[in-house]
Amino acid sequence: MNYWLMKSEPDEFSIDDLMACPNQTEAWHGIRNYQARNFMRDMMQVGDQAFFYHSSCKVPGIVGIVEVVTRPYPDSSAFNPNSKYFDPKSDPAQPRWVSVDIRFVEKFNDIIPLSLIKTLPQLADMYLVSKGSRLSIQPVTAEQWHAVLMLTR
DNA sequence: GCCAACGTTGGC
DNA sequence: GCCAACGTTGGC
Repeated sequence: MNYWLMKSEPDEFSIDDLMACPNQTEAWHGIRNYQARNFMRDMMQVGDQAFFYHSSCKVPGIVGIVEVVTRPYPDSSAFNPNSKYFDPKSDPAQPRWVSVDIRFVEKFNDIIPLSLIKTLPQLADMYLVSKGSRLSIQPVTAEQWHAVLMLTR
């Protein structure tokens, strides 16, 4: 059982969009970074939990919790020329990119802003606040997970 | 919109 | 394998 942080631009796919999905579950498409893919492909397990993070928006921050509900499987959007995630170099016989399905667990009453996280000593080691951090899927330690949850309770 | 920090590509 | 050029991410 691992903890993660997964970024999404709310203009593209917000936690409210996830809540509105059938079974409040959706495929996590479009990971096109090898390090993020490797985390997903090699480390993610059914039952893992992740913070849902809104990026590239007015108030970036953690907005809730989701759960991984499938094993990794080939990301079909890589084979779809009409998808913005199309990758002509991904061979269907040997898929380069993977997806998992995630299910909504909880939406926090208030967003936990990145600006707040940056001020907290107990979260100073989060990958999210490390210099040059760009990964859209990041591991979170149990200590960090619980420290964040403390802010919501 | 700016730009720092990364990641990827491709010539050599 | 090096590295310059280019592309992307994402906070501000």
